[in-house]
Amino acid sequence: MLKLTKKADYGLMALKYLAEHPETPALSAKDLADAYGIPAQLLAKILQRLTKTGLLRSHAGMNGGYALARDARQISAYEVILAIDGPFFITSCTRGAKSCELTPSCTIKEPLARVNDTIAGVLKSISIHDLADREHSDAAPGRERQGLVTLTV
Amino acid sequence: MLKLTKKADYGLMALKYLAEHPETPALSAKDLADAYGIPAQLLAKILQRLTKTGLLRSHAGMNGGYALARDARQISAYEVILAIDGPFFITSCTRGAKSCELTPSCTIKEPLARVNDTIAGVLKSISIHDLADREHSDAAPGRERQGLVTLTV
DNA sequence: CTAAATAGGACCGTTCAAGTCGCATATTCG
DNA sequence: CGAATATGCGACTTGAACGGTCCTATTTAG
Repeated sequence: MLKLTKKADYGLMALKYLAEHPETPALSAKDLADAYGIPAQLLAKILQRLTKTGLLRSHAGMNGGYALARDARQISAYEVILAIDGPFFITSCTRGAKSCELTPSCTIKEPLARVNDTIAGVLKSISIHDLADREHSDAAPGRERQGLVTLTV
Repeated sequence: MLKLTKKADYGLMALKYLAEHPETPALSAKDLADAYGIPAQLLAKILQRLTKTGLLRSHAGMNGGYALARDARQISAYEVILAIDGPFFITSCTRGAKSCELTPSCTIKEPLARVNDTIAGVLKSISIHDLADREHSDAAPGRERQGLVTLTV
């Protein structure tokens, strides 16, 4: 079905929320979970993962919690998804594996690998800041609503 | 993980194979399955589905089998995937559903819906013919290897 | 010390992809 | 006609992965 896992969704939502509240020093997993009605324990583990991969900074103890490790503009949706779901490939037989188990057969992979790269490219070019920024979601008032990205496949 | 199902892969492979053998009036599910080492019964059901959605023409009985219902150039990867896997959406909370169960919360969906549209756009612009045609896979000899698509997100 | 956090392992239930089996129907050929 | 070859279709099994919970250990502010 070509969809993101809920965990990745949750992770993106949490980072977006953090990006929208830069004033607070740190938000706990519970705070973030409550903000979106997400199971707290589940989100906690997601946040822990994001911390291990260096996208978040954590602080234990009272008044602890999580904060973005970098500027929201410097964190791409790609990184988040990768950290949570692991590497994704659109085709079963990836370009990584020398070749398909289905011997030379799968000549389909090359064209689809390009699609894969495209998707990755799009996700890499979208930052957490873009998610938080309303300018992109709703049509921008003054300036022309231009695309975030333009790419060639 | 954002990946295609094997069924969709199989379907694409089968269509590609058919596109590469336009001389034969029809190829049976078994023929196609053997060509790629795919479980025949499984491929059969996939082909049946593609037939129901009008991408293939089928013919029962001896010397029967499947053939492309249209020119390979007129069948997009998108149609194939849609027929096999059903509509896909990158986010759990799609734009289709009025709104997230997670109430207004999921403001993430709009930007990601755009990513979703991008992917759909790429897949729509890739035809079975493109998959079969080596020109696209390996760098084209004479002409510049240009992209299949250019789009803006 | 205690309450609020993170950190992380073990575990479980449900769903879904992948594949199999069996049977009905159509069609060609000897 | 009748056998062989196909499609068409539904039911079933199995295995993995996702989503989620629980429990425990550790850190840390007040």
